Amino acid sequence: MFKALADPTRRILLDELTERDGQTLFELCGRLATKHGSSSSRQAISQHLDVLEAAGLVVTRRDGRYKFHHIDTDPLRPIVARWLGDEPGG
Amino acid sequence: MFKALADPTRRILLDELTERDGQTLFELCGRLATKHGSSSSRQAISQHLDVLEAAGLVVTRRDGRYKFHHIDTDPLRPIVARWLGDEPGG
DNA sequence: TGGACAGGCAAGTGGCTGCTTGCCTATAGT
DNA sequence: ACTATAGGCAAGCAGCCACTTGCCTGTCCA
Repeated sequence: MFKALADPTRRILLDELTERDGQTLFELCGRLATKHGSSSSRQAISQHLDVLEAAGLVVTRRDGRYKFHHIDTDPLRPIVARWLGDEPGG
Repeated sequence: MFKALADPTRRILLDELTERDGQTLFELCGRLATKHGSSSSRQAISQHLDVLEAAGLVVTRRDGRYKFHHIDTDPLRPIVARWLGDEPGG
C-alpha cells in the first residue's frame, strides 16, 4: 500500500479524484495532460489505477462501457498513526 | 518522502525508533536481526537510514564514534491530510 | 602507538517497476 | 452490421533501487 503512494503520478491521480470523484480513465488522462502537464499514456495511467485499486485506495464501478474511479481514503488513516502513536489531534 | 516509506525495512526501522528512540546503527542492526528476523547487512541498513534521513524522518546526532538516530514524525502529519482533507478527528 | 570498534564511501549486480507497443474485448450510436 | 469509443491483456524494454563487496576514516582503550 505504501508502494502505491510512492509514485508521483499515482499521488496526482489521488489528487484528481479528491477534487473530482468518480472520473473515468479518459477523463483522468485528459486532466493529467492538461492540468499537470503529465505526458503519461493511457496504458500507463490505467496501470497506475490498477495499483491504486489493488492497494484499496481506489474502488471502481462499471456502468456500460464506462468505468468510474472513486477514491477511498480509509486505508490512509492508520498508515501514519502507526508512528504517530494514534494521537488524532496531533 | 513517500518513497522512503515504500520499503518494508525502512518502516521497520521507524517502528524500532518509535519503540526506542536514539539507537545507533549497530543497535538497529541487532534489533532487526533478532526481533524481525531481518537478514539485512550493516551497509543495507545504513543506506536505509540515509534515505530516511534525506526524507527528514530521521535526524542524527553524533557523539564520539557513535551516531544516534532519532525519529521525526513531523513530516508524516501532512502527507495523508493531503487526501483526507485536513479532518483531524477522522 | 597499535588494535578493536563504529561508521562511511564507492563500484557493481540482480530484481523490481514504470512505460511502451501491439492487439483484443465490449458497449453505444447509426 | 458497421464504426467509433472506452477499456483490457500481455510481452518487452529501460531505469531505478536495494543489496553486496571491498576498502577507508575516525574514535575509544590499553
